[in-house]
Order: sequence, then structure tokens, then C-alpha cells
Amino acid sequence: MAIKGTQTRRKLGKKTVSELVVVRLILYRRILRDLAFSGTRYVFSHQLAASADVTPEQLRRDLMNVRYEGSPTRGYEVVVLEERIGAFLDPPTTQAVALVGVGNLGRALFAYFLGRRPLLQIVAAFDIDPAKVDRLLNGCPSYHISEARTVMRDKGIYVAMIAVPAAAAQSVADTLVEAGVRSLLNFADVRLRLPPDVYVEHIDIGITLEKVAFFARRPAATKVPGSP
Amino acid sequence: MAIKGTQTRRKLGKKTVSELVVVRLILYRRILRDLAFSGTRYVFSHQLAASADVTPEQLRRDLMNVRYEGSPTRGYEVVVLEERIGAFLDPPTTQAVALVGVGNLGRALFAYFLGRRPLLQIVAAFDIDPAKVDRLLNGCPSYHISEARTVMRDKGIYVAMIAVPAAAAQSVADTLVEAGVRSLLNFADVRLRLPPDVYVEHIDIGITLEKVAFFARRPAATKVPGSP
DNA sequence: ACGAAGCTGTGAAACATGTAACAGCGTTTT
DNA sequence: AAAACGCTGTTACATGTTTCACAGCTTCGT
Ligand SMILES: NC(=O)c1ccc[n+]([C@@H]2O[C@H](COP(=O)([O-])OP(=O)(O)OC[C@H]3O[C@@H](n4cnc5c(N)ncnc54)[C@H](O)[C@@H]3O)[C@@H](O)[C@H]2O)c1
Ligand SMILES: NC(=O)c1ccc[n+]([C@@H]2O[C@H](COP(=O)([O-])OP(=O)(O)OC[C@H]3O[C@@H](n4cnc5c(N)ncnc54)[C@H](O)[C@@H]3O)[C@@H](O)[C@H]2O)c1
Repeated sequence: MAIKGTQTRRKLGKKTVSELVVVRLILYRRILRDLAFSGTRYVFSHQLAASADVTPEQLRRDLMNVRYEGSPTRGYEVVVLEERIGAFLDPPTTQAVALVGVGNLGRALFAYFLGRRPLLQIVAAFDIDPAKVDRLLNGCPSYHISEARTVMRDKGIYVAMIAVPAAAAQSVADTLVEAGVRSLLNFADVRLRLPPDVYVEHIDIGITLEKVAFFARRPAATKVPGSP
Repeated sequence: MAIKGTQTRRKLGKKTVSELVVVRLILYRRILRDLAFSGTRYVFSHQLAASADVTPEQLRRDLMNVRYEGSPTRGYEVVVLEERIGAFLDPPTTQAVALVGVGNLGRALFAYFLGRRPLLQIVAAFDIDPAKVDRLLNGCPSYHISEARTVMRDKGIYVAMIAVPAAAAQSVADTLVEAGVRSLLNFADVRLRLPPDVYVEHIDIGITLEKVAFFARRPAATKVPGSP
């Protein structure tokens, strides 16, 4: 329940699905979208697995969570599988997302999430800086953080991203949770402490870069395939 | 070898360390820095563990990788432990990092990595847009991507971050690897396919937000402590 | 029509990771 | 001075995740 080795699961029907499976399903779906777009009709597990950088066995196992069976001869029908994964992953309706902190990172995130993901839209921004509040950013209204409760309630927002300075992150998170947010994506480099029924994901770019740098100096740590 | 459930390890002396351990050590060190800064001299495993949102057992176990033993009565001496983790994690010398793609995200990353991490510095930026090339960004020179090989060699760069559009990411990655980069942090939403001796970490914000949204709608999936 | 080929789905084994339990040891208490 | 305490390091156990291995289809070639 910490840094995401083993963690939250969500019950679905009878079974329970781990975060890792969810992430991979999301990835598969994205690849399927691209395939569909490029006109591919059928795909085999080993092809899809290669694109996702996963073994075919794992892909097939992950797909067991979805109600769809491929044909041994044709493989999976791209659009059908995509649709099936969607049925598993997608919300019944569009989900509204809030973004808190309209600084360097916040603005980049705005730009990024603009057109895509019709089911997941940033519908409100928050900041504390008077200069950034009560305007329209890419067509999305920005509010002072003190209005969180009202806005969340009015717009039915349960998901938020936090992109404020580390020092402010915990207090912002508390405010958001009080305002009804149930699930958070935090970019500030502090570990948030929140009630256990709130889902929190940390994207800690600083730590990740340190990690990448660390593994850059390894004496070739990857598996060597047997040669005989 | 895939989405980071089970993965790369780095040999160190006799033992081998998993990515998850490395990430947690980095986190512990950051917390120790803050503690040292605030004047704390000693810390117990349960305190440090709480800040890192980890169990004390796990913390102690992680620390087994570092050559330092705490006192049962005082706990760990903050500055010593910090130093010891540093000895484990840090490069012998400052590590140079390149940033490829100076768009919305690239600029935000620049701002973020400016003052911090003296051991890890962005010393070169690359782009393909003539308007963004051959200038100074926050005191850091930017080059056309075609100069990658020369610049990497001259500056001894082995670590790079990729923040270019998805369509360009694979080709940029190939170029970088050819130019000598050994370890990559990729923000574009494509899974890079690279030789196995290159370390690649993906930060896929789109997928992560989808995941967070998914778990926002769970019927309270967290563990319930026994009640009798 | 039959066998070979090549894929899927899945039970069972192997592996990695996290959790619990405990032995040892300074410090404080009585 | 001895016993009790509370914390550390480590070993043993439990859980979660991936890999292996194989049975069952469906087509294709002969
Ligand atoms: N910029 C990056 O690439 C990057 C990378 C990794 C992590 N981060 C983290 O993301 C966070 C934001 O980074 P940034 O570069 O955008 O910083 P920034 O200073 O550019 O922006 C921070 C924004 O948050 C607002 N803010 C401050 N206190 C607030 C509060 N209490 N409530 C609401 N809004 C508040 C500020 O007004 C500002 O607009 C930081 O924690 C940083 O560590 C940023
Ligand atoms: N902006 C975000 O918050 C965000 C979030 C998640 C992921 N991403 C991903 O990060 C990447 C960059 O996002 P962005 O918003 O900064 O995009 P952007 O369009 O603002 O910037 C992309 C930059 O890359 C440069 N570029 C294009 N092709 C190149 C090449 N072959 N070599 C070198 N440079 C090249 C462009 O000139 C531009 O400066 C995208 O893949 C995006 O999906 C961005």
C-alpha cells in the first residue's frame, strides 16, 4: 500500500483486478485504437504483446478479465476487443476531472489533455493566485481553491490532479477530499497522507529521473538469454 | 520487463537490488534531507516509514542494502543515514542529462530541474524546430537533434528524457541510443522498443490518469481491518 | 478425411515481493 | 543488579504476479 508494488484492487463481479492489470489493459486498448485506425482487422496475441512490450502469455492472461475470446486462427478482432476492454474500463458516463495548480506543469497538462479522451475531461481548474483565477483556460473555467467544495458538487467531480508546490500539496489534498474528491493524481514531490478510502497515485518525476540515472550506471543488469 | 511489476535489477557487490527498493531508498533519502534541514537529529524506523507511507518492517528491510546500522535506542542518525543512502545511490560524479523536445512539457521539466539535484543536471536540450535550437534555455544550450552524437560524446551524457510527440519518440530514441545514451525517461505515450541493455522508464500520464479515474469508481476496494 | 500447424485459454509451477515473527541488545526502571 | 522495555536486523512465512506447459480449436494442406 505504498509505492505501488502490490496494492489496491477493485472488485468487479466475482473477480478482483490488480492495478498492474488495469494499466496494461489501458495500454492494450490504446494500441488497439491505433491498429483500428490504421485499418488492421485482426491481431494475434504475440503481435499485440510485442507492441505493449509484454509476453503473449501475460497478454492472454490479462484478457481473461475481459469477456471476449479470440479465434485460434484469426486472433482477436481489433475493434471488438477494443470495445470489450472499453466495457470493462470505461465509466458509464463521462468523468469530470479537476486540475489544481496552473503553473508550468499545470499548463502543460492542460495542453496535453485538450482534445483527447472524450470520456475524461478537465472541467475545472483551481489556483490560489488571483491572476490565474476566474478566467477561461482553453475554454475551461478556473476558480479559487476556496470554491472547491461548491464547484466539485455542482460539476460532479470526483477525480483531481494536483500540480501545486510541494509545500501546499497536503493541504490542497485535504481540501479536495473534503470537497468530495475520491481519487487523486499527485505530481508534487511529497507523499500525501489521506484516508484509506481515497485512492492516490503519485507521479514523482524527480524520483523517477534519479532512478533512471541510477540504472544508467549498472554493469548491464539485464537478463542474458541462454546461448547453447 | 514490461510495465514494471517485476523487473530490472542491478547487481551491487554480492546482492541484487530491485527497482522498487531503489525508488524507496530515493524517497527515504529525500525525507531524511528534509528532516536534517529541520534540525532533527535522530529518527526511528516507524517515523521515517510513516513519512514514506511504508511499513516499518519494509523500511528496515530496505535499509539492509545500505551499510549502516541504527541504534535500538536512538534510532537512525539522520545525517549519517542520509549520507549512507547517498553512497549507495549516487554516481561517483555529477551525471549529465539531456532533454529532448522543448515543448510544453519540456519547458516545464526545465523549470522543475533548475536549481535542484546538484548531482543530476540538464546540460543539453534538443529539438527539431529551428526556432528552438541554438539558443540558451535557462542557461542551457539547445541543439538540433542531428547533433546528438557529437554533443553526447563531448559532454559525457548517458541519460536522456524524451518529451517529443508520440509519432517522433521511437526514432528519437533510436538516435539517442546510437549516440551513446544508456538510460531513458520517456514521456511520450508510446512503448519504446530498444535493445535490452538500454534501460527505459515510461511516465505515461494519460494512462495514469485513466487508472486513477478507474479506481475512483470502485466500491471501496481497500482492506478492511478485522473487527471482532 | 486426416494429420499437422499454430493459435488461444488456463491450471499449475516458479518467482518476486511484502508481512509477520523473533532474537539480540542498549537503556531505563525498580 | 536484574528485569522489562522498545527498537533494530534478519530469518521464516504469506501473498501476489509472471512464466511455463499443455489441452482444445479451427483452418489448411495433402
Ligand atoms: N514543472 C515540472 O515539470 C514538474 C515536474 C515534476 C514535478 N513537479 C511538481 O509539480 C508541482 C507544480 O510544479 P510547477 O512547475 O507547475 O510549479 P509552479 O510554481 O509553476 O506552479 C504552481 C502553481 O500552484 C499554484 N498554487 C500554489 N499554492 C496553491 C494552493 N494552495 N492552492 C492552489 N494553487 C496553488 C501557484 O499559484 C502556481 O500557479 C510542484 O510540486 C513540482 O514539484 C513539476
Ligand atoms: N504536455 C503534457 O503535459 C504531457 C503530458 C503527458 C505526456 N506528454 C507527452 O510528451 C510529449 C511532448 O508533449 P508536449 O506537450 O511538450 O508537446 P509539444 O508539441 O508542446 O512539444 C513537442 C516538442 O518536440 C519537438 N520535436 C518534434 N519532433 C522532434 C524530433 N524528431 N526531434 C526533436 N524534437 C522534436 C517539437 O519541436 C516540440 O518542441 C508528447 O509525446 C506528449 O504526448 C505531454
